[in-house]
Amino acid sequence: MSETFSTIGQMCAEFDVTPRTLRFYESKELLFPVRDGSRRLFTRRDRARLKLILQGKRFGFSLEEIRQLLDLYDIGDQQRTQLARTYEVAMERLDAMKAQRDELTAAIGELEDQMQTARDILRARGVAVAA
Amino acid sequence: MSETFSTIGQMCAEFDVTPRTLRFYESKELLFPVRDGSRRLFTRRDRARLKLILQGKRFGFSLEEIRQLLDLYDIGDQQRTQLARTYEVAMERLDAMKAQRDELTAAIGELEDQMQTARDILRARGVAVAA
DNA sequence: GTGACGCCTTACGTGAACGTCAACTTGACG
DNA sequence: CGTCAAGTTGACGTTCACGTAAGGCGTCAC
Repeated sequence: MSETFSTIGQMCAEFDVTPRTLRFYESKELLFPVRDGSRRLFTRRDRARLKLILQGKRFGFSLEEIRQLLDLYDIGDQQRTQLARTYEVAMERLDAMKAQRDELTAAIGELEDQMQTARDILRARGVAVAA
Repeated sequence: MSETFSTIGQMCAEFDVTPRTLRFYESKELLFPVRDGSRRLFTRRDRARLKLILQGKRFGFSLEEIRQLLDLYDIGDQQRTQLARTYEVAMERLDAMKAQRDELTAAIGELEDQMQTARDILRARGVAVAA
């Protein structure tokens, strides 16, 4: 019950990324593993951040955008920083995400229409297709 | 009523992209402008495709993924090609889009929670924040 | 005819996000 | 003691999606 620290290898296995990726994220200040001599030890906090990083990437956010977003999740840690500014950034990002979701929903609908047309054509040609 | 062809400059103004971008998309076979001598003339079809390209980009799809998707919208044009295969590709892409939408929806919810927490903290410090 | 545009091709440059390779420690094991 | 796996730091290479000159052609206004 003290598996709180992970080596780079464990992290790679857990999240399916390469060591290079984790070192790269550290260099870009997205992760902050502590050191045991020269070796990196990733904390629970790093794991939480990495999860969010990978999620953000799937939404098309750049690492720099993700880095800004991540700061919001450290609010408990921030004491005297520019919290209000971070809040504003997050608000903008949230709006962008909602807009993206709406667009995506619309695009899904359009694509579904196209696929209905495609199904009709294929069936008219005698080709069996899945629903 | 024959504004069906556009020059590269008109396209750039209409879609807020650079000439380089349109030439690049042509080189990657995403667009197929006809030629008037050496000059490109973009058709209604190219405009429709470009709109989809730009939309796809906002969803984080690569140009290669978008190129595959675009084929589906040309189904009327395809006569003897591998339509069934294209249909399958589109089906996978559609599933990916739905998964992405679901993830995005979840992420929006989580971020909203975080921002609620942030609001509480800011207000406790006497900082006024928007809803 | 001579600019000034607008367009063309060719080709090298760039930033993001890593991949890859070399050379070196360091701890565990037989 | 050797060596082997797992880690380290550079440093250069790669892919994607264009940016950015450099130089040439056609045509329209003056």
